Amino acid sequence: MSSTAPAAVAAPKKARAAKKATPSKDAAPKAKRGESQRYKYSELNKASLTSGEAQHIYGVIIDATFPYKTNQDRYICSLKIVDPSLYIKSQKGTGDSSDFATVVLYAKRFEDLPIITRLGDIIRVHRATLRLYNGQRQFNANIFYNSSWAVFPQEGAGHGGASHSGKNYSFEKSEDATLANIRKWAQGYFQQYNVVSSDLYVPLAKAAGQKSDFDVVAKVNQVFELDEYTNELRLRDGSGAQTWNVLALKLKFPNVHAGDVVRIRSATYDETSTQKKVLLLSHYSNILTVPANSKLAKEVKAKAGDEKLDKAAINGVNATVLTEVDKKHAGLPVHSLLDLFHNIETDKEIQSKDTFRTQFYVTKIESADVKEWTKSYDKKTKKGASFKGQKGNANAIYQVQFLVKDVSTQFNSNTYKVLLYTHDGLGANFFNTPADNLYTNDKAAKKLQEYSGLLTKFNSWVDAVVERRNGFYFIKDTKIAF
Amino acid sequence: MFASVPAAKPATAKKTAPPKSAFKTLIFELLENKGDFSKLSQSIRKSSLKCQVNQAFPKFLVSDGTYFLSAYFTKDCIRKCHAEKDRKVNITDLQGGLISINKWEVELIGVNSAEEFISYQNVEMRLVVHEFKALYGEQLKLRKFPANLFRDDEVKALIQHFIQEERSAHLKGLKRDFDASKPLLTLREANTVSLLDPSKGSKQSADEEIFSAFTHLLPKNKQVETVNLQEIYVAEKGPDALRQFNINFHFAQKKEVPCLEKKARNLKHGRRASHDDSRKQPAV
DNA sequence: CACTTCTGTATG
DNA sequence: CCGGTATGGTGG
DNA sequence: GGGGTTCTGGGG
Repeated sequence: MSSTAPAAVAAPKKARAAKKATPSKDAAPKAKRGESQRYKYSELNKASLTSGEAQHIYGVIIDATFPYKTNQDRYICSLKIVDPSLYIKSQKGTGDSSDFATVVLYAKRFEDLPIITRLGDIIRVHRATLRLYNGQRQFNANIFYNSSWAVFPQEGAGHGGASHSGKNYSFEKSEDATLANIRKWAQGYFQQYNVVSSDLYVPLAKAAGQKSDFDVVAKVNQVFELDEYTNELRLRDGSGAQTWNVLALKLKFPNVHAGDVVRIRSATYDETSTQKKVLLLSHYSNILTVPANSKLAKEVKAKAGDEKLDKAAINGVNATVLTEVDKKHAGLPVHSLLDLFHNIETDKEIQSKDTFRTQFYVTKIESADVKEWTKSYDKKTKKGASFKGQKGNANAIYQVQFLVKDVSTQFNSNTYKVLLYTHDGLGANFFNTPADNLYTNDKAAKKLQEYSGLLTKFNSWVDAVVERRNGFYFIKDTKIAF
Repeated sequence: MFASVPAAKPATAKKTAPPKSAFKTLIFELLENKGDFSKLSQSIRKSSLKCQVNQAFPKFLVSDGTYFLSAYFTKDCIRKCHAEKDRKVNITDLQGGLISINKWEVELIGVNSAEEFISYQNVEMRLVVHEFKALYGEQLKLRKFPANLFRDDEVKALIQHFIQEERSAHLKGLKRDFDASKPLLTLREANTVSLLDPSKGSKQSADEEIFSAFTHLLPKNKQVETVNLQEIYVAEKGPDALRQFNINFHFAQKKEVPCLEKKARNLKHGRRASHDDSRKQPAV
C-alpha cells in the first residue's frame, strides 16, 4: 500500500460548524514522510500531567452539559469520559470520583461544540492539555484555537455518522482499530457496570430536599406535547410513587422518547409548583439517553414501572390521555389536525392515505344531550332516528360529533369535527358499552354521561385512529381506557 | 416574595397551598377572576411589591425573587419620579436594584407571543406601575437567576385552561345555523366550526390568522396607558445613548454596568487561573 | 487557512 | 485617548 | 471547569 499521509475524510453529513479543523501545531502532527501516524492517542490515565504538551485522546462519554454561553464570546461544553484505563468500577454505592476524566471544550460559537445526546458515544479530542483540577484529570481543549473534537455514535461500525468540529476531520486508518476497540470495551462496560455511579445522581424521591442542582436517572414514561415549542416529560425512577414533570424544548431535546431511560445533567426542584412535581432545567442542562441494553437502563426500567390510568387522576392537573389505540396501529404515524383538515388540501402524501393516528382535546360534544348519542339506524335510508319515546334498541348505533382542537391549531379560530358514527362498525367499542336505547338503559346513559364530562374536561386528551370516508373522519379501533 | 403581600394567602380557599412566588400567585388569582383585577382581595391589591430589577432596558424586568415579568409605567408615575428635586430617579438606572411598587394593578391582555417573550399563547399579565420607590439601601439577596413566569409549567397550564374556557364559552354562545342545502366544497368546510361570528361575513377559513378576541382579554383601547420604555430611555439618557445601545448590538460589547452596583467592586482583580486556554500554564 | 498578537489608523 | 477593527505574522 | 446567554429572551 502506498504509505502516504492519512486522507482527510470529507464530512459525511452536513457539518455543524463552519470552521476548518486543519491540523495545526503541537505535539503529534509531526508525521515524517513514510510514517502514517500523525496523532498518537493517550490513555486517559496515562496522559502526561507534567508535560503541558497538547495530547490526543479517545473516551467514552458518560455525562455532558449542553453547550452553554458563559459570556459575550465564550461557550463551554463540559463532559465526563472513561476508557479502559480509567473507569468507574463500582456497580452501586459510592463511586470513586477519580475514576473518570473530565473534558472541557471552549469555543467562540455554539455551533463549534458537540451536542451530546447519548451516554456511551465516543469522543475524540485533538490537542487537549491535561491538568489536575479538584483531584480530577481534566482535559482542556480550545476549539476556538487549534483543538478539535469528533463524536462517534456507540452504535455502528467505522467512523460514519460522526459529528465533529471544523469543516472536516481527519481519520487515519489506524484509528479504525482504536475506535473499534473502545466501542467494544464500552459495550461490555455498559452491560456489566452501572457506569453512572449512584453518587452522580439522586433518586427522585429525594429531589425536594436538594439544596442546589442535581442530576437524575429515570425512565421517560410519557412525552406530552405541551405546546408548539415544548414537551412535558413524565419521569419515574421507582424511588417513590410520584411521577415528575420536566419541560423539555422540542428543538433542544428532539431525541427523547417515551420508554427511554435518561440521565438529566443538572435539574433543580421547583418550589413554586403546588399541583404537581416539577423539575427545572437551565440552559446548560442536558438530557442524555442511557443505552437501552445497558445494565443501568434495564434496572431503572424494571423499577420505574408504569403509571396506570384511573379516573381519579383525571383532575385537570396533569394532561391525561383517556383512550387507547388498538395495538395493530402501533406503527401508524401521528398526524396533527392541521394535516387532517388543512394540509390535506395540498399535500399529496396525506391525500393518498385515509387512516391516521391523531391526538386532540374535545371542546364540545354534539349532541349535547347524551341520550341522543345513539340512534336507530335505517340501513336503507342511511338515517338515524332518535330513540326518544321508543321501546327497544333496534339497530342502535352511536352518532356523536366531537368538536376538537390540538396544538397545531391552537391559535386559529376553528374547532374541528371528528365523528364517532358506528353504523359501519367503526369505533363501536369506543365507550366500552354497546350502543343502546339510552332513554331506557339508565346504566349506560349514566356511564356515558360520566365519559362526556371527563372527555371535555381541561387537560383530557384523546389519542385515536381515524379513517376518512366521504370527507369525514371517523374514529375506529380506539376505546376509552377505563 | 413580597414584603407585605400575604401572597401566601389566596382570597379563595384552594385545595392546594399557594406557590412560593408572588407573581405566580398573582396570575393564578387574576386568571381565576377572568382578568378582573377589582375582584382580587384588597389585601393583594393594596400591598406593595418588593422586587428586584433584573433589567431596565430594552424591557423593564422585575422579579419577585423567583420569576420575572415585564413592568410598565404610567405617565404620571414617570412624571413624579423625574420631578424629584434632589434625587431624581432614572428608570433606566434601576438595574440590579430593589424597588418597592406601592401602587399598581395587573391586567390581562392579548399580545403576540412570537414577539413578546413575557407572555404565553398570546396572553400576558401586564403589571402597570402607578407609584414606586427605589430602595437603595437594601441588599439584594434574592435569587440570582429568576425565570420567565410564562415558561412555568403550572402557569402554562393555567393559561391553557383559561383559553379553553374562553373558547368553549365563545362556542356555546355562537349561533350556528348550519345550512344543509348549501353544498360543501371542501373537507375543511364540512368539518370546521369557526369561533368567528358568521354574520360578520368573515371568511370561514381562518387558518393562518390568530384568534385572540376572547371576551376577557382587554383590547388595546381598554388598557391602562403606559409610557413606551424607549421614550423613557431617550428622555433620561438622550438619543445618543439609545443609538449607542443599538450599536452595542451590532458588535456585542461589554456588559452594561448597572449604575447602582458598579462602585464596590474594584477589590477583586486577581485573574483566577482560568483554564480556557490550553497554552496557559498552571494547574491547581 | 484560521487563529493570535501586534500595530497603526479611523471613528466617536 | 480609549477601545474596537483591520492588517500582517505565525505555525501547521 | 458542577455552569448563568439573550439580535437566541421556547437549543445557546
